[in-house]
Amino acid sequence: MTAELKGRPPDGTVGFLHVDMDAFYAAVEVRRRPELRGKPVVVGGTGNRGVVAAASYEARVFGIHSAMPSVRARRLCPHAVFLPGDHSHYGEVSGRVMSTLTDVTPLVEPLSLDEAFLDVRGAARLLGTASELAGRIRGRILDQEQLTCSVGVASTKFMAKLATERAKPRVGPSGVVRGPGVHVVEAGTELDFLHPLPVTALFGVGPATSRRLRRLGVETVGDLASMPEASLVAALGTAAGSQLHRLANGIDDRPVVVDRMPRSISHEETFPRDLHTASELQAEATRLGDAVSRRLRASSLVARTIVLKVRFGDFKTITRSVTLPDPTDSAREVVAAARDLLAAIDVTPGVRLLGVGASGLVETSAQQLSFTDGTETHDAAEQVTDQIRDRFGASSIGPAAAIRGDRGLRSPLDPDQRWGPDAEDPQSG
DNA sequence: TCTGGGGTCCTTAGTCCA
DNA sequence: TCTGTGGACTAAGGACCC
Repeated sequence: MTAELKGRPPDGTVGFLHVDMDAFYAAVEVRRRPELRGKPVVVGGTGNRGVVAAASYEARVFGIHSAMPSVRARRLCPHAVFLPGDHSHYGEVSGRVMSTLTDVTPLVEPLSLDEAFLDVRGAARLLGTASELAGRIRGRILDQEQLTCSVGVASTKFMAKLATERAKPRVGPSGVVRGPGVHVVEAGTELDFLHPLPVTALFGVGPATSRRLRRLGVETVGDLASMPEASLVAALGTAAGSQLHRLANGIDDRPVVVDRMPRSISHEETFPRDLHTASELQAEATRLGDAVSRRLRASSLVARTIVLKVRFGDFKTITRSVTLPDPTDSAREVVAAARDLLAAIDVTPGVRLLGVGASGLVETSAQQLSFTDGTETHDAAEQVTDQIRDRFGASSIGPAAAIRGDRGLRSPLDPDQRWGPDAEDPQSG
């Protein structure tokens, strides 16, 4: 069941926390291998086509940051320790951290494996002020996991998230500088805190939006706040324009939402070399579609729409989708839809990345029963397949059509690739 | 120079239908 | 019967986040 539980919108009380683990994946790896402490550690990007998933602060001193192409990271710091990601392990650690947070309040909204919002206005009345709770949370996570985190405290979610940046360790000219760990934006000081920041600090302002804003003469959040909302809407569209206008003026009435239902589930993979033949790609589509359907069943969800994503060698990316007459979690149907979509695309220029996704999700219990399709035998077979995988691992069994002559059933395209559909415990949210 | 993987949300355009 | 309109839905792509 994924019934949503929502906190109240902000009421001006400084009662929202944003908890962010410091260099999470890298820190988890260092904890596993203490001999790495103090060294530049980079997680992800072990292949030639990868990017950095996380970098320790010692690696950041060399200019390495997440999302940087691994080739470049290796050039910047050849002696750094490059490690493949171990997503299932990070997921376990994250689960324990989240459970520590829910000991403080049930109103916890995980944003990713290493970040969460908390609404502690109720808890603060019983257990201490929000900033005292922030300090206690840091101490408890350090005790239990030997990992550090930074916490922002404010009267709204987005202000708390900005505050976290002030709490974090920094890289200075002489190396890593420890941060304060907790930063509080006191009530009434929000705009003083907010307005000097660059517009790119705001959630939703990336390279494209900041370029457009710069053309309007907007550099800081304060510049943005002084613009009429209508001008922003004209420049950026209705949703983005009015949202940014509100954020720039410190207005954010989004509550903390617990147990958000996922909107889509997908798997995609960049191949170590471009694939040019339909048969190789059909096998990959089968494998990815099978993995997506497996996750649908594991989450008790069915999907109405199947999406195929293709990135060509020149990085041009297209998506093709189909909406099914009835929502499904069947591997047979997901794979068939993906293969049909792929068959209509000319892949001879060479395909760099292939992805299969499912959207338009509804809970299985809410699915209308179909009396016409006679898929019971397939469904039973898929349930048995899931049980075998639960017991013997994700690669122990799979559709025959996913076998590519050169690689067998499992297709570890990058020998270091341990994320993605073949991982033992795909990310759940 | 080289650009992962898993997501969310928004915009635009086309189609269908009342 | 024809035309216009607006909403719902679908498809594709873009921007952004971690």
